[in-house]
Amino acid sequence: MDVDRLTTVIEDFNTIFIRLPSVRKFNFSTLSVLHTLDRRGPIRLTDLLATEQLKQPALTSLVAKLEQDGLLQRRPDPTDGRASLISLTRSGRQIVRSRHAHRVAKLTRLVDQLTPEERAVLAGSVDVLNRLTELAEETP
Amino acid sequence: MDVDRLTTVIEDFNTIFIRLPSVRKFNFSTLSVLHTLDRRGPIRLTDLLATEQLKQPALTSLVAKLEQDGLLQRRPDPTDGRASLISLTRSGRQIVRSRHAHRVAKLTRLVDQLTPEERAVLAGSVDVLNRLTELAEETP
DNA sequence: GCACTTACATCGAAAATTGATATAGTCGCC
DNA sequence: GGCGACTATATCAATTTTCGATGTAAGTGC
Repeated sequence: MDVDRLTTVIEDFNTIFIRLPSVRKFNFSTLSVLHTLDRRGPIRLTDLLATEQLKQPALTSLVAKLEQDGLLQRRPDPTDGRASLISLTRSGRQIVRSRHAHRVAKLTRLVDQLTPEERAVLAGSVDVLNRLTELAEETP
Repeated sequence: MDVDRLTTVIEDFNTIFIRLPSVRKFNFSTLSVLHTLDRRGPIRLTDLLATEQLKQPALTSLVAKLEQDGLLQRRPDPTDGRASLISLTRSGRQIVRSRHAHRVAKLTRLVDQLTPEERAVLAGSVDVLNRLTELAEETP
């Protein structure tokens, strides 16, 4: 099992997977925040901070801007008066879904060109890839 | 073959694959430029522009800064007096390699926790993933 | 050798990000 | 039930990044 080569292949695959012909121009920080909110549901700013590569003031101002733009909403945390819970609005979720849909379309076009055997291999790897992600979340 | 789920799994995997505990603080644009230069060798600014999500003036100033910092070098293009060929210096390549090494180490720690069967599936998928990347480069 | 295009640079303004610091709520303890 | 330490988020000024508009100089076609 050549992990070095696996790493290289994923790195290279990502250069085509991540970049999308984007309708609206969001920077990387914004897209990452929207994605995290979509997965992690209502979350406090501090917890969101842990997954994003931003300092707290930058995240505060980004969240404020996205709230202005109606992509997310903040509700007071009922269990902690200092905090608020941030979650996507319908419109924010729409953006994440739309980007996802574009990726699915792009990937479908590629997968269609694979042989049936290759497709089977790829399909079989989905659970393993998912397992890797789970392990990463558990592993310190 | 559920491409939708494949897409989701890769998106989620990437949240742990991309982010690294970085020694030096480079932003996403910088890392992307360094990575592209490492793969695509000496390249003109305009061609580099195609893969990066920046406008030309931003890339010009980023390249100028990275040249100052000794991470890349510019040599005149012998075949075109207007252009110059940009390539990584040893020091620039060092950064890309170091980040790659961190990913390999991180991924190794995860792969070690898989069963032999899971590892075999993953190893088998490397070529297919690579094929997908090639197809993406060919596909318009 | 003259218009036209292409490759890159320059410049001022707008946006994003940061470090330092402030504010305000919470918790443990007596 | 109030004091001190801690935590969550906000604010502010300075820096960095990015952009749009435009310039310059080298190549290209006729």
